[in-house]
Amino acid sequence: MSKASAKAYQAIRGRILGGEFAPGSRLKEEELAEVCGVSRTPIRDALRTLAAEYYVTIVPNHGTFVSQWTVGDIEDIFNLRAMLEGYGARRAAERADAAQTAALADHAGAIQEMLDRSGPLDAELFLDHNRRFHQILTEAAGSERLSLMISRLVEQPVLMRTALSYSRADLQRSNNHHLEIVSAVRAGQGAWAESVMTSHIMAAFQVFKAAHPQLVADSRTVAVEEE
Amino acid sequence: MSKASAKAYQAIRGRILGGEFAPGSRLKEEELAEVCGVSRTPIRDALRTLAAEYYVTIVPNHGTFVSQWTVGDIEDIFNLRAMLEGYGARRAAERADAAQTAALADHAGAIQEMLDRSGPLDAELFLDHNRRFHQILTEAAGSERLSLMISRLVEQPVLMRTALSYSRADLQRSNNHHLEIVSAVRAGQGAWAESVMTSHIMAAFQVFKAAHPQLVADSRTVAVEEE
DNA sequence: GCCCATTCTAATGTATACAATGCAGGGCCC
DNA sequence: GGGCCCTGCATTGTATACATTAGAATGGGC
Repeated sequence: MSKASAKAYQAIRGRILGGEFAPGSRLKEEELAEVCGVSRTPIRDALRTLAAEYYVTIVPNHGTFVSQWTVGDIEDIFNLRAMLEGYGARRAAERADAAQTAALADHAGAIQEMLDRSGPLDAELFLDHNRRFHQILTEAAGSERLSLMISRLVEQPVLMRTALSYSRADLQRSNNHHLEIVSAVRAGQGAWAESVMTSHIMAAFQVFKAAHPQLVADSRTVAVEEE
Repeated sequence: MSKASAKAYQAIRGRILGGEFAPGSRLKEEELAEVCGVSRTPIRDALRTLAAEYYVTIVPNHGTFVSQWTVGDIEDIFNLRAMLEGYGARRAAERADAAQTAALADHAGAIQEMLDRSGPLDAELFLDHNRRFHQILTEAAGSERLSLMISRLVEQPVLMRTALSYSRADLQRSNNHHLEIVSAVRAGQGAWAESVMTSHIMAAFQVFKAAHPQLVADSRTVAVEEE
């Protein structure tokens, strides 16, 4: 995306994630244009992109609305991720090259080192290694479509930064999964990799639920700022 | 989408499906505008939508290109469909209401009647019932995101009209799946519905491969006009 | 007093003009 | 003579003005 479009995209997305634009609220193009300091054209561009990523819903001739998230939606997203990333892991195990395998091992190893050191760990650094690990694995799957579908799912507000609510034990289990996936990829065992990845995402869902107990009980709309 | 955007979308999509715009070729906005009889603005709109549906790839500041399809991509799409529609069927079985269940039974029944009558069958009518069946099932799954993901996948050139290459026996097996899914939905057995749906898509892939033997042997790019 | 039609308005959809970008070709300097 | 820069063109990106649409408010009729 080009300058103005990218600027608008970042600004709008940031405000949705920050809760400034509440779920269900209407986004008026002219207001956004003023806020972002660009004209309506790149705004419309950015909104189309955000719609592709499920952030907003565009109703023709009516307007653009910030997507609402129910508990069911969140469970849905984790299930979809479990399937798609599981499938990606299987394909990756069947076709990853040496460089990709080495990179995977590097990131898992780096996370392990962080865990082995005592004291508080750098959450941002952890998130970065984690992101890269999943990204390389997805790339190794060698499917443009799959990469797109997954990236459109995982960048969701309700999912990002989930790792911040992990306990030390949760983090260790999470990285055990990473390490096991590396083994599966090295062995070229697709089914193994898929299975571990599915566990990995399911475990993440469990942690998420534990961190948001009120979400399990009722089924009201989830405000993004709860993240 | 509104008039001009929809017109442009239909026109471009039709030309891609018809092979007039070859895979890999560059689409220039001004030419498209002339062809479609609208200005560049709705053209850009349509291209963004087509990009979300994987028809085209937009490279910022360089242009828009018709997506290329390799054999691996096609296998990929069938696998993704099998997973996503399988998951949808499971959810549908767990939550479909009486009206949806009845509608599913109606469409499967209508197809069965067509098959029971001798003589050639109306391919378009068959495709329509089939489409509606899958659509209702997806709706019954009650997940906006899932519906979107599936619809972005199944409308692909290489998948559409695959049913036209079905033999009578293939069609019967296909509808046996439909009927069995209805039973699973009636019984509220999610796992059963998922399993049958997975079979359903896998069988479709098999028929597709049989109808396109040259695709299995090599791995060259698939020209859309081969459809 | 209620309901329907009509008008009015605010927002989105579309067209066009202008700006910036990337690439290709040719000329200039080394 | 080869490499580099610089200019020109083709194309996409952006801004703004105009058209169209959907909803709301108001007025009239029943």
